[in-house]
Formats: sequence, structure tokens, C-alpha cells
Amino acid sequence: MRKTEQHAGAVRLEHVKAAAKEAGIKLTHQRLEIFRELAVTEEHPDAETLYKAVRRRVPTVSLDTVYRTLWMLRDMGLVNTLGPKSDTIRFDANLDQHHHYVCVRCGVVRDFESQELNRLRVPKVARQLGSVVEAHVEVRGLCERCQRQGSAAKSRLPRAVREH
Amino acid sequence: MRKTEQHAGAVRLEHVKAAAKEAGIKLTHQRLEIFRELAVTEEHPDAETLYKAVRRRVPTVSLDTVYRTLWMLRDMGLVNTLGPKSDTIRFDANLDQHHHYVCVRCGVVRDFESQELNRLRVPKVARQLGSVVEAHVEVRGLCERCQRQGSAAKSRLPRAVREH
DNA sequence: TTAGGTGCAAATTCTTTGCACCCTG
DNA sequence: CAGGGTGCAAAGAATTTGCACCTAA
Repeated sequence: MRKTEQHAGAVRLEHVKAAAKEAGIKLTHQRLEIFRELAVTEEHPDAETLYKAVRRRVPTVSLDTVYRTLWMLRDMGLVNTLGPKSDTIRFDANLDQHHHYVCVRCGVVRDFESQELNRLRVPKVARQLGSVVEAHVEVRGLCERCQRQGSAAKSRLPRAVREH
Repeated sequence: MRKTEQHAGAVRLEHVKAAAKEAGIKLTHQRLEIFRELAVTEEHPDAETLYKAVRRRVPTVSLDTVYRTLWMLRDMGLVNTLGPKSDTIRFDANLDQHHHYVCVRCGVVRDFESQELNRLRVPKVARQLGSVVEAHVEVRGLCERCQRQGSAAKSRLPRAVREH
């Protein structure tokens, strides 16, 4: 398992180098270390946590470089953010079992129902991690509206632009 | 559908009143309107959006009351937040298909793999919302560690406490 | 060499808190 | 009428940005 993880990390690192070359992006010491740190952990760290970890190897790195690098990696499709994460916390009063469709561009979340998915079996590996209160499916894709809007929009527009 | 939604909203409202009475919590005008607003929308609004909506009915309501009410409703189990939402954005470099176990108390996210879940079928209702890039399962529950720690911990501890 | 990248510090945005007054039960 | 709840304003966190210097290609 450990071995496998290390190997997966190495593969991902090669993946980044190739992608960077192709995108014509500079492979700085900082970027490599930030990605390496993220690639070897399973803990889904936030920017601050990564920052502290990377600083052990690159003491002069700054938090904003960590952010910039992460967003860049995400725009390149090499990293994901967890959840339908906008920069705000979002609430839901629907307690009936339901599932989510999340648009990867605009972040809109739509509920949908499915008897079939309601019945999915939680595997033993998951049940071993703790009690199970609830399980649902998160589908990610480009929503109808974003598909029509073409490929123009950036993933991280300035707030003023986002709220047209 | 509209009819059904309105009905569901009304049911949820009764649910809140009963829960508030049982918990010995005051049912103020503000709390009722904040919940009502959240109960009738399917858009998973953030606090600011709810605030604007509620202000149309209760012009003097304040944003911090919206936050306090939402956290209270969540502690009472009447409302959920989307995603493994901590207050920070979390990153993941594992691009292989995998699923998440999220602890509802401490927020830790653990990956797990399941050939069976990898094969789940995305139903037509979901595919109609947009293209499908990826689908995974999110299992929520109390992780091993939190189970052992007993019921003491609050869901929203001050930051200083949270990071012991 | 040089355009893109970095660090710093300041700015923004989101969320929380202290306190005096108000209203539900 | 008592104690919880509210609004306000100010504090605290998380994230972004402008700018001058630095470095990978």
C-alpha cells in the first residue's frame, strides 16, 4: 500500500512535468515541491497545510504562491478541489435522500432523485472507516448552460465579473 | 413538481417548529423566515444569498443572525452544509476514480476504492442536467476516532480549540 | 536575455464575536 | 419579566492582488 502510493506519486509527478512542458509553463522549484507534497498525501490538505509542509523543503516559499500554483494545477486538470466548493459555505434544507449534480465550471449544484442510487451498497472498506449516516452520489460535469456559453469563461473569474 | 416542493417546504417548516419546541429554543420571526427561505429553494444558497432573500421580508435582519441561525439549524440536524466543507478549500491530486468517506464531526475525508461503486450507472435525470465528467460516492458518518472521543465535542468549536 | 514567476505587504471577502437593547415564552 | 436572541460594529480568517525583483528556458 505504501509502496503503491509512492509509485502513484511518482507517476503523478511525471504527469505534471509532461503537462507543464506541453502548456509552456515554467517548472519552478516551488511548483514541483507544492505538487509533490500534494501528490504524496491522502489527506486532502488545504492551502495553509500544504504551505507549512512545503516550507520545510523551501523555506522561502510564500502562501500566495501555494494558492497560485494550486489554481494553476486545477486549471490544468491535474488537481481537484473537494466538494462543490465555491468560496462560500452552502446550505441545504432537503433532508430526504437525494443526489447532486455539480457543474465543474459555474459550481451550480442541482438535486436529483434516483431510487436506484438510493439503494447503493456501502462497501466494507468504507464501513470500516466509521459509522454510516448517509451516502449519496456526486456527479460532476458541465451543466447545460455552461455548455451553451462556450469555452470562454475562466474557472476563477474576479468576483466583480462573476456576479455580472 | 412545484406543488410537491411547496408541500415539502411546509412539512419541513412544521418539522422545525416541533424541533425548536423540543429543544427549548425560541421561534423568532427571523429564524422562521430564514428557514422558510432555505426550505423553498433548491439552489443551495450561501449565507449572503439567503440574507438578501430574507431581507425582502424582514428588512432589519442582519447577516450574522443568518449565520447563527444556520449553524443552529445544522446543530439541530435540520439543515446540511454541502461538501466536506470546512472553512477552507481542500485539494486532491488523486485523479484515479475513488470515493470519499467524510466524518460529519471532525470533517476528515478518507479515500476508498470500490470496483463496484466505480461501475454505478448515472441515471437519465442526472445526465439531462449536463455532461458527465465523473461520478463518485460520498459516504458520511462518524469516523472511528470521533466515535471513541465520545459526544463531548461541539460541531463548531472556536478555531483555537479545533487545532488543539 | 526575457517573459513568466515569486515574495511581500496590503486589500478583499467571508465569517465570527462582544455588547447593549429587544422580544418570545 | 427573564433569559435567550438580535443588530451593530469591529475583529479574525481565508484568499487575492499589485508591484519590483528573480530565474528557468
